[in-house]
Amino acid sequence: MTKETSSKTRKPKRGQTREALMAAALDLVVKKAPFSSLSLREVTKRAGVVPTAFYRHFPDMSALGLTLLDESFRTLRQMMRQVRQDQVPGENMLRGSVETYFNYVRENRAHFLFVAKELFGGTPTMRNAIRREIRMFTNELAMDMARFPFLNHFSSEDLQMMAALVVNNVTALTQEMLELEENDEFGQQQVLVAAEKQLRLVFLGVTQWKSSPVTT
Amino acid sequence: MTKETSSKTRKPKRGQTREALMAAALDLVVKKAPFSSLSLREVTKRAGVVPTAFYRHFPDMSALGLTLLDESFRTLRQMMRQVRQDQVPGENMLRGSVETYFNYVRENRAHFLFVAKELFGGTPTMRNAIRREIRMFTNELAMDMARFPFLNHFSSEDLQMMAALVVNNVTALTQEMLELEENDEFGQQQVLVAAEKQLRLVFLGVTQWKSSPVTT
DNA sequence: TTTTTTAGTGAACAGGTGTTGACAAAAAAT
DNA sequence: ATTTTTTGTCAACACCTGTTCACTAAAAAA
Repeated sequence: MTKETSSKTRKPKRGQTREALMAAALDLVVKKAPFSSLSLREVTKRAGVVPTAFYRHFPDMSALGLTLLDESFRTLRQMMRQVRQDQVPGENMLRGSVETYFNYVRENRAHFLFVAKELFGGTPTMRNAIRREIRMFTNELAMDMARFPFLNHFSSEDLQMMAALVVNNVTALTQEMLELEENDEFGQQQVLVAAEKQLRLVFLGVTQWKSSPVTT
Repeated sequence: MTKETSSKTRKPKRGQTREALMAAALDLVVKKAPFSSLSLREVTKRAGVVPTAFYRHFPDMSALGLTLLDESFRTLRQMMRQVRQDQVPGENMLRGSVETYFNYVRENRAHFLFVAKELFGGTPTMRNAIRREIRMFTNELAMDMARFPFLNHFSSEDLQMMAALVVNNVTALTQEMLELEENDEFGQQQVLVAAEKQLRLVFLGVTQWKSSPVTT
């Protein structure tokens, strides 16, 4: 054979470059800057490839961003589904859900940080994608609530409002948790306890709620 | 008359350049990108001065950012103070406060957008400054609440938790409002109504709340 | 008035940016 | 074994970035 398999290994990389790019971007978001201010060259450098290799996998940075967003939400949705079906509507249902959720946040810190930063800092396209996803969660929660006997007499608007209230708070608490150092177990525990209390208070409010007739 | 205000004006600018720079940056944040991805040259261009003029007023971009942040919170604090002293603790106190607050948000859209984007997208310095400010609001609210007869039997921790709940939601609703078009009066009205309902529900919860003995 | 301080300009730098095009090795298809 | 497709490299481009320096008009101080 005329040519030997060159030993200097100029291009032995496999199809894993795409994932390397995504991992590099996520990494930079976590420890450096919001996604919108990452440069293509920066990402490729960290991924260990030459800048032009980027175009073999994504047309531009914003495409990478959307892919990352998709990845983040796919795993999140799958967790939510599991939380919901593991649920035995018992006494400490709330505590269990809260714990499961926040454990998941801790285990997927990078993805949550990415989403949190893009929620306001990102491009309109990205912001809309995220908001749509959150709205979906709110709707699902409202439907779940409607299945409980002591809740199903509420109008769907009221249920929607209550679900939004819960989601708003969980979102805020998630952001609070993300601001803590990764190893600050005490702080994280505190957030968890606060979350449980706040949600319990909300549900107390729900039990007292009386839908008011149409107001302007 | 020595000289009339020359019309060719090579350098007749007054001390208003500093403000022009701040206004330019704020403007760019509103209609283009998060502050962290603005360039110094971009800002000076919009302000109508040459890049190097920037250094006559700020050492770098991050200093401009902090000044902008300061400005945002100064006016916000002043409004909060006014809301609190205008308050006659009556029936529709809640509604009044909510309306005043959201009107203020509408009138200071740019500043709120700036803060919202920096809350997660900004540098650590900026994020900390914002969080400190929010924590301060929460504390003040907790103290205000402590003055009400039907609330002053709660532990300060419980009050803090309740105040945090309120602040979390108002923050989330503010962000929701900021996502709407500036002229979407209907949408804004909807957010306002939702805000009022959610807060009313929270206060219902508060009236039912019983501080649980120390749990782990 | 004269002097000093403030606040603008313009040219130039070293370096980072996205994107192109031509090329070649490896992997897959034939 | 041969061809084709995929996936990497390298060189080059035109542009934008932050920052420096020397220069000067205007405003303030003397």
